[in-house]
Amino acid sequence: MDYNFGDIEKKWQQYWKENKTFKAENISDKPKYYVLDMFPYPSGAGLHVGHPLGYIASDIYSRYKRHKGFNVLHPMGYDAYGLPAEQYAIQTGQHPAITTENNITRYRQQLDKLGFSFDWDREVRTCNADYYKWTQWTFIQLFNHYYNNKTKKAEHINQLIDVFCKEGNANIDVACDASDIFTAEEWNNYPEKKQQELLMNYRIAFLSDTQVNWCPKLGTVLANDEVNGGLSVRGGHPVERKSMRQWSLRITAYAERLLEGLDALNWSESLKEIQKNWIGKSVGAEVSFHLSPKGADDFKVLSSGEDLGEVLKIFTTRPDTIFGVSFMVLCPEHEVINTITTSDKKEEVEQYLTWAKNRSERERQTEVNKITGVFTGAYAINPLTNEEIPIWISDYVLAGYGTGAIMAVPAHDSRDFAFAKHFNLPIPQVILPSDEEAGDTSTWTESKDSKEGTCINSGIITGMTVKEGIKTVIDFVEGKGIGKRQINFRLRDAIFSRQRYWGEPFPVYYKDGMPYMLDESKLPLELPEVDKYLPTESGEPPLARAKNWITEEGYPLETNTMPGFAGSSAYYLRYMDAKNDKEIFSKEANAYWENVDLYIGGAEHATGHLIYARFWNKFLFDLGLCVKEEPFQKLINQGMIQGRSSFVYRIKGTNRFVSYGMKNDFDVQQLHCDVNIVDNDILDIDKFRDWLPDYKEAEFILEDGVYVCGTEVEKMSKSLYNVQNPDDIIVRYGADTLRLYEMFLGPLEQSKPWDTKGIEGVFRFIRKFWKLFHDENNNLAISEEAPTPVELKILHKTIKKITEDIERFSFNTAVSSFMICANELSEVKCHKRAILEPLTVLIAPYAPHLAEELWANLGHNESITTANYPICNETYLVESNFKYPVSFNGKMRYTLELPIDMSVQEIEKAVLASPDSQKWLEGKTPKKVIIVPKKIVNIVI
RNA sequence: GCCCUGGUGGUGGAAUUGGUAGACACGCAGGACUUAAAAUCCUGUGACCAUUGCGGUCGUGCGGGUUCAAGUCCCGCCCGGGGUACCA
Repeated sequence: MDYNFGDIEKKWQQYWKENKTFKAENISDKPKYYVLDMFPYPSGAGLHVGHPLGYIASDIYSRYKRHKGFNVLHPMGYDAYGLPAEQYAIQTGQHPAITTENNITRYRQQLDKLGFSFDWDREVRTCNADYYKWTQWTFIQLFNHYYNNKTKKAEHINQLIDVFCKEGNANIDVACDASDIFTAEEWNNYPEKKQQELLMNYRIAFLSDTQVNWCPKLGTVLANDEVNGGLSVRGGHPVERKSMRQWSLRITAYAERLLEGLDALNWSESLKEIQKNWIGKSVGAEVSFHLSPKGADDFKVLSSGEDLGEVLKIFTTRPDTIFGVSFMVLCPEHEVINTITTSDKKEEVEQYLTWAKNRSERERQTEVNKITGVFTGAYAINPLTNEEIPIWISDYVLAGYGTGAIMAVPAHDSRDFAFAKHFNLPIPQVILPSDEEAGDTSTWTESKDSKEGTCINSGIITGMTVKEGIKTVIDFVEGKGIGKRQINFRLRDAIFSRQRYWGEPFPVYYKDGMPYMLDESKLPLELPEVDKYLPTESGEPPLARAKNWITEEGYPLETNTMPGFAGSSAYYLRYMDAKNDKEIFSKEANAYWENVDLYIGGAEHATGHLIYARFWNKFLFDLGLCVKEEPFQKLINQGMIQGRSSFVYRIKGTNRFVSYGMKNDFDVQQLHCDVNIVDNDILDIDKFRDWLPDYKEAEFILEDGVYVCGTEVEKMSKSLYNVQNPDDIIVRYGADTLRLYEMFLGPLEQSKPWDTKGIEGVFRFIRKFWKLFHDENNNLAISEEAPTPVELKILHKTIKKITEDIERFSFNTAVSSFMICANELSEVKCHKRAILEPLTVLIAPYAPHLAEELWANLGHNESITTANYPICNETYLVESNFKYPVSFNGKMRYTLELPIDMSVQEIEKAVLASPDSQKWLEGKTPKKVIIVPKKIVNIVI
């Protein structure tokens, strides 16, 4: 073999390892550049060809930046806690630490074979105590801080306690759960337990009874981003709502900053959009509706004169539609229901509540069209019309958002409309779009969600625009003290407890039922051994099985563990100073590396990791620990590499398989077939017979002497037999070819099916490149001759193009440009050092092993990594002529080569004088001649 | 439903600011070398018409528009991919 990639790649991987070629120093005169790949979870299946796509891109960019004189931080590590290892432990009894270790070893081998330039000295693993010590430490800080809305940052809880001691909580503006007002005197007289309970309403990490997503199958609680459509994202198991005492993080305190911060980030619009929607800011008003005595035979609240429940608060984004309110709706969980329901409706309401409660979350979400509800018998008074409106209950109103109660405006809200239609409630129109006339709403088939228009039938705001109406109504209710401007977010606080074994233990113990933090000196609190990885018989999490799971003083330790995002929310900061055992990272290291300049990973983390990490970073920023408020300045989402499945067609009830082209002539069953025994859609019949015992005796009906398989693009997955793993490709073509090919497939951000069809072309190119340095007998043959202008032009044109392409992350076109360059140099038979040496540096980020080998062969003793990136000299690119495309009425007809410095007048003369033009003009005089120098000529006839 | 994306040859894709559509690669066809094959090299390859040569017509999901000029900009649709879903 002319180009022996096997030996070459092994040799240089060894060299990089021994020489720590890619070690990044924390002290440097060079400018820094931080390139990060999203934290991988080391799964048992190892890497498939889809995983390295982003790693290759980030590696190319890292190597490029090193050539450009940057001190590059390019680390790698493992998000090692996770469900699969624990599920495996439950099934087999093998400790998840062993499974994880094995998986990591396999991952590392695969990564090494790809020739990545990681600084492995900085590797972190979330399950290592020296790493999770700092996860626990951060949790303690989260517990010890609250969020001050006035200063817009996290502050130490002691500052809040000071305020409570001096003036109580009447005048504070802080992020908290609803809590009663108390005076300084009351506070000072509360017993410690009561004080701790109250403080829990303010801490950023807090314990509370919340409605959680409980997944019985996984035996744990899940965060909102881990649930989709009522099913767990991992495993697809049903999830139900349940009230449980859990740790949460008050991420909602940061909602506004998480939203605002997006603007300055260099992320794709779609990703920002996903985060914006997830945060879900709504601006509107909270308005109080008084209850009416109407219909209340034994109306408790009013008859007893109690204050409680006398008003119902609603949240609306459209206060201008308040004159169109014809009823109110409460969520089934609303606390006032018992109080207001009239005796004649009691039974009906209770029936409904029982039904709603037993309805699964999945049913509720999938049966959106099913309209259900019940009338309470009670009425409220519209504060602007003084009309009495019925109060209903329905589960289309959610307990977790706003106040759990709405004013229904059926004419202008689709859900209210459907509800009103179903229960035959009035539908008054109050907004009129500018080009319409008021209609009879009883003939409407859907609501008009008029976001613009004029208010009609609307008392004091009749005739106003929507915008004016909103402002006027808010001012009115604020003036009367029955409402206020209000902003709501869809974002929920992040539930932080998991009833699992394989996660970070909380640094928490309980005294008198109240949680306390361990002293920092006691960290890390190491994960204990357990006899089984299952919950206890009484339903407690696995850690409750651990012996002596108590503090030195004998207090019980927390038995929940932290969720996956705990360990991955600050790993990028830890890389800056991964071995520091005194602090999470040093101020100096953080001041130098600041934040991630380029982050590459999948878009599936948009509502999980990427929000949590931003929140976590902002918190550490508030504490003055890190210098940048945002963790990831630029982010690229690499597209997914899908699998391309192969199919065989078995004639039903037989063991005969019919080729793709004839399958319609038989009654066949389509079966997945391992893509690794199919080449160019042609099945290797012998391998197929050996593949599964069932197929040992298989017979085939061929077309043109071969068995052709059908194909389909699907997710790459073991169960679909379409997984391509990088190791096989590397054995066959080498890592450099794989690297180039993955880039050549298409734009980084685009999803595409994996198909090895084109890999031969890339392999040919690499060998062609190699041959530029060698003669027919594979001996090194470098000429020291001076390059010709043609050769210089090829080189500098390529330098320019490759540099432009890499700067805009267009790796696929860069590979094409290398191919063009190699083709052109082969054509002129160029073997000159002056051309090939810069070219080797240029290709080094893409095909590093090849480049190192050629670089050494060119006589260099140091790694090519230290070489400067070549710079384009434009003087070699100057042309004397330009070949003008000449168009007639916009249609290109012929080209004409003219001197580049020719004036517009001269060009026109030359073009019109050309015989080709005479032919197209057919004797007519052109109406107009458009000439864009060095671009185009267009003649309008 | 709403939001974000994308739609270009047989295939992956290129065209960066409105200026020669289809670079580069695969595949396919033909040829050279070879006893043969592999490898390598050369030629052709959007469709249709014409073919003796010159050529011509159409063509970037569909229908309109702006412009000397539109894959690119504007308006209205269709289809695929992703996100989200009673968020008031």
